[in-house]
Amino acid sequence: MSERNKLLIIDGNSILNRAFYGVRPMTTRDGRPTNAIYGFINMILKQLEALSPQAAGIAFDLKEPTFRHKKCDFYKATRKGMPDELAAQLDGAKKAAEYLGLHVLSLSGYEADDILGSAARLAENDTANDYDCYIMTGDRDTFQLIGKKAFVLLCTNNDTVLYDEKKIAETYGGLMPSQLIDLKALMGDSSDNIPGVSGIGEKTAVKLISEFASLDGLYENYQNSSLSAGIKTKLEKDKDMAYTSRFLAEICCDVPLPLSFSDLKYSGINKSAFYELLSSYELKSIIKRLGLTSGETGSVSSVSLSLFDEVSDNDNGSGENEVQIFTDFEEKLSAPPLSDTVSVYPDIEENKLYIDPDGKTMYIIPMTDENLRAVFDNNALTVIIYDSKELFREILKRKIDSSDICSCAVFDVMLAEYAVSPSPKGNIDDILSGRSTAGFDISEKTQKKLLYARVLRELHEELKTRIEKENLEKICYDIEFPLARTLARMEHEGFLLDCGGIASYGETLDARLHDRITNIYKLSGCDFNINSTKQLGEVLYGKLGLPAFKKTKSGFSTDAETLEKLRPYHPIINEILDYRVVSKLKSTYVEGLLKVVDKEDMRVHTTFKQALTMTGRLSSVEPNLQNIPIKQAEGRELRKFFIASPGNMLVDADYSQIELRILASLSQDKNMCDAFLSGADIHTMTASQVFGVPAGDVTPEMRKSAKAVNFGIVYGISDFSLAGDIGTTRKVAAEYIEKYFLKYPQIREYLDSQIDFAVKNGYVTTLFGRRRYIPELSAKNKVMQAFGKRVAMNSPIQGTAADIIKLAMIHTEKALRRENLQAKLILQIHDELIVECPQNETEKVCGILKYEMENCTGNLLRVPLDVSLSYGKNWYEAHE
DNA sequence: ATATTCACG
DNA sequence: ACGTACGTGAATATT
Repeated sequence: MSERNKLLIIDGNSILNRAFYGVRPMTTRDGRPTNAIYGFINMILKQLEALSPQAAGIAFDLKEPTFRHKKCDFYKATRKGMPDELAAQLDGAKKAAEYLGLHVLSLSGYEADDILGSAARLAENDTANDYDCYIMTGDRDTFQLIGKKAFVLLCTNNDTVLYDEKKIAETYGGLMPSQLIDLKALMGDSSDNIPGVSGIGEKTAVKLISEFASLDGLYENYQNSSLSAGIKTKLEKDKDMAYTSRFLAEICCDVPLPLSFSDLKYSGINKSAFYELLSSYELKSIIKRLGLTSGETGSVSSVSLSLFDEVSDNDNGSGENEVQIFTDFEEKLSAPPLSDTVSVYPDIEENKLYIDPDGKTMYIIPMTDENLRAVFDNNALTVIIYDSKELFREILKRKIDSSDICSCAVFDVMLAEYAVSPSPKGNIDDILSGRSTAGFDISEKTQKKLLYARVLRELHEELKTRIEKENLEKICYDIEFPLARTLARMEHEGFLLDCGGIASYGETLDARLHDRITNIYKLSGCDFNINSTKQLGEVLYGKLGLPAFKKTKSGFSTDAETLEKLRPYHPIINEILDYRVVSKLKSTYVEGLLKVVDKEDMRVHTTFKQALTMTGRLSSVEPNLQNIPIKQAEGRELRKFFIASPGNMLVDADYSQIELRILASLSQDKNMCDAFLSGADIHTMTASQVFGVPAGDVTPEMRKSAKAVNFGIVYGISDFSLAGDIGTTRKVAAEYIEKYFLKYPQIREYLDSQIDFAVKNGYVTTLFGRRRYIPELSAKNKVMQAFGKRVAMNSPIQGTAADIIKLAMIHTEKALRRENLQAKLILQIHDELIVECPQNETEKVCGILKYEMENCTGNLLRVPLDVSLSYGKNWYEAHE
């Protein structure tokens, strides 16, 4: 078996740029910056080691204009020159590349990309030498060069991903690499200032190119196609620009440069020269890593061995036996004996289950429906797993069992880790990286996964004892573990969207957006990017000379609150504020949602992050369904497109003032508890207490202020912020707070007690024992300390509310099944649950939601919980 | 990658 | 004297 020949060709400027922004600043003792060179060398060494190429080159851009600039004056016109610290490292990087053994290439009138393209073309054509070309770069422009024998190694800061034709098809909706040129012709590229067709983004562009195959195909046929009138108009208007953009986007693959496989032959590092260079930049760690010394001459043709020198310090040889054990397993792939506790690492990509049944042996079995059932539908078994929700979703997708997901007990290591120390979890490698992996060669994929299963087993033991010791049983066993099943079902179910409705709503937004843009350009007297806060600031505070009230780190603030103050000064402000509202709706919601609907069922399937927030709340991503607009009438319209499927109904259940009720209960404040027990309106009651008037005499303004105070208390109030919130002076705000605490004295005592507890113990807890550690309290910085105090006051409240609704979700789902209803829980928004059900189940579902949500805490609280219900055919109607 | 802005509870 | 509510995610521009 002979390995194929390889040519490594590197995009020098791109890699250097990545290195510069990715590596923290470093300098030599006399102050010369070296971070980019350092990162640059490390990245290249890594690829040289991984590939062992027979030929290698590196291409750099020159400063002179290229044939693209000559044809188009706006090409890369918005590009800034490189920062001085980077420019100062350019020559050093080129030298380093040379001494690394790379052939350094540049050509006047062409860009580095064109040289890469020509090298790739060479690989495709040079049948005599028959080699593969690997393009190493940090940007995606070169994807168009990918072919049967040309690949892209895309380097981001942490890792490198190989792109071939298959990967491109997966990433770009089935397109071939060469079609990416036409794609860019339509969608443009802001970083190169390639305009494309205005109003067409990636989504539409992919659709058009896959439908019409090419830009030419599109322009020949679009008039008679079924495309919307809006898109046709846009295409017609910018036809010339589309073709100009295509010209700019296409990489030239036949530069006039003598390139051949033998010319680029790689013959290793020039040791002595490289040593001198590294010394002059004081990059000792690289010298050490390569084992270079001052006296050496000649070259190293392979860097693979020496690269592991640093790691080998940790390897005291003790791990070798275990590595051998692992390699044995792959051979005996029978079904494992299922003892009472097994740890499992499911690899959904490869369709395999890695199982450790006893801490001694390990098995890899195919993830068939049968095997899944054998392991997970086994009520005698406890399964240790990391991120059980993902596996539950996979089982639901396969429709293995319609009634229940599985009968085994589950110990989810991710959730247990989160309960024990609530900082973001989700990547199993993070857990592994903290473990003793010395001696394991985890670069082998299979061994790594076997190691996961083994480590999960060990972690289970540790976590079990910590859970007991820290009283986290309720959080883990009663809340988080069972909740993972419920969340998996909710994600699987999804929320039905009226995509046509959203799209036409988007078009009305487009028209309005166009109007605003025209007016803004007219009123300011110039065209600029309104989305750029920097450019907007220059126009408002520079050109138009408006008063600047607020600063940000890097300039003057242009947020809505600031602009609001500027409204009387200039008519442009109105337009900008409206532009902001509309463009937010268009890009985040209209385009954002359409981007993620599942074309199979027209539903959006969010992913709930169950191990992320510091307080115990869930978060929702791709899409985030927890921030769909409601406060403003215009945005609220969007909720009309979140619909029940035909014959179904949406039922929406909200806790009213759950956080204040929790505060009342935890503090046992007599007055506030009485208020809730009597069923009165809490904000009116507070207003009456704070302003000293009978409840009947409370004005709407008084109630509004009282409401703000109530909210503020929950957040760990300050007079300054309260004043800002309700628009009064700091002094008046301070008086409100003072009066508030006079009327609700136990609340002050309670909040203070939480701070004391946190200072003493380093953490606070919720009603159910969930912890949040607060290291900020021991910080020297006073601002940090103040933040820590607010966290100590807020987290038990927000966290208890999170615990309660989680419990309610588990109970609600159980009740819906018990009653044999088809109703499905589909969404949670912190204090709100949404169920979709057949219309005839509506009444029963309302009853279940109200009962389970109000009673899930048993007698743990001193005040009642109150849930308000409503229902409708869409979310707008269902949320009164 | 970080900053700014703005959507939600 | 100083900076200010708690908890999130997405889009966009800039470094």
